[in-house]
Amino acid sequence: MEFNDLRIFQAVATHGSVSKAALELNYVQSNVTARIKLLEKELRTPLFYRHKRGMILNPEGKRLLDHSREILSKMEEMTHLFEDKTYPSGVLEIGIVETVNALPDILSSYYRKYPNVELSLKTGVTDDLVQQVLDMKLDGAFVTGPIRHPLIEQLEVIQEKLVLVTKGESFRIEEITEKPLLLYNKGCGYRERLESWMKAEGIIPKQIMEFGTFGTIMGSVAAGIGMTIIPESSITDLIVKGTVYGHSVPEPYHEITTIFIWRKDSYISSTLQCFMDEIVSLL
DNA sequence: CAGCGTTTAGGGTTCTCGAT
DNA sequence: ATCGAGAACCCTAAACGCTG
Repeated sequence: MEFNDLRIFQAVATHGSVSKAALELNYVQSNVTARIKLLEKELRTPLFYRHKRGMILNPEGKRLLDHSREILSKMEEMTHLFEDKTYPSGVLEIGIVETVNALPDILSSYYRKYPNVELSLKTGVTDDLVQQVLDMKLDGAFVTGPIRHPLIEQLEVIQEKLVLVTKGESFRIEEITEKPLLLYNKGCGYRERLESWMKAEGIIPKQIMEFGTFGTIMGSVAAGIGMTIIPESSITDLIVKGTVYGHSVPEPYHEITTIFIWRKDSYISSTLQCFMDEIVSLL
């Protein structure tokens, strides 16, 4: 049984006539007869009372009509779901490094416009997120750029100033050899930037302590355990309160670019396209 | 004769499956 | 992955019977 058989059946049932159904569906009348005959054969029951001037549904036909209406309406609903590019729906899986301050604006604006989309956010470090985009486990990700990979497409989201964060108001670069550095796990863009800086200065840090979350890093810095490097905008509140202090990082290590990446050869759904449009509109 | 449904033969398209 | 042959399917045109 095919969807088309149900369409033909419904047309005959509605018109009470094979000829009128054929006219409506742009078929020749004999074809409609054949389709109905096959349907009856498949269901092993007649569906119509035949009379001189047309056809009328019998009880079995009425039961089939109820079901076919339901099936065809679901089919139509499903077709519209994919046709309607202006109202995306479904799940959008986005990766993000923890310190993207533009994210709440992007998310709230996107939620308002497309409430049917279920956004799934996964935090991580740049290297892991890039790999998950390449493995198609994520639709896209906010990471620290630039990323040089032939399969990665990228969109610059924001440039931020990196600061070295300590508990004390004063800072000497030598302190890095005296106190631990509190950093995200390997693969983090900020950490790589700091490591390049240290290498250029010829400084070997006393100790590197790895943490998984922004909260624990900042809590530990505030407790005086060590220092970290982070975009200035993500700790503005803490600096204002005097909980921690931010110290300038010299060029060319002082700026970090957050980018949105996606896999070049993957299909861009309307859901993802609208998300990227939202990012661009808020830049 | 007009209007209806049914049957049959045949053409075009699509599907399946094995070979390469 | 691609190609080709055969099978299966879908559709049409034409002829037919039935009824008012």
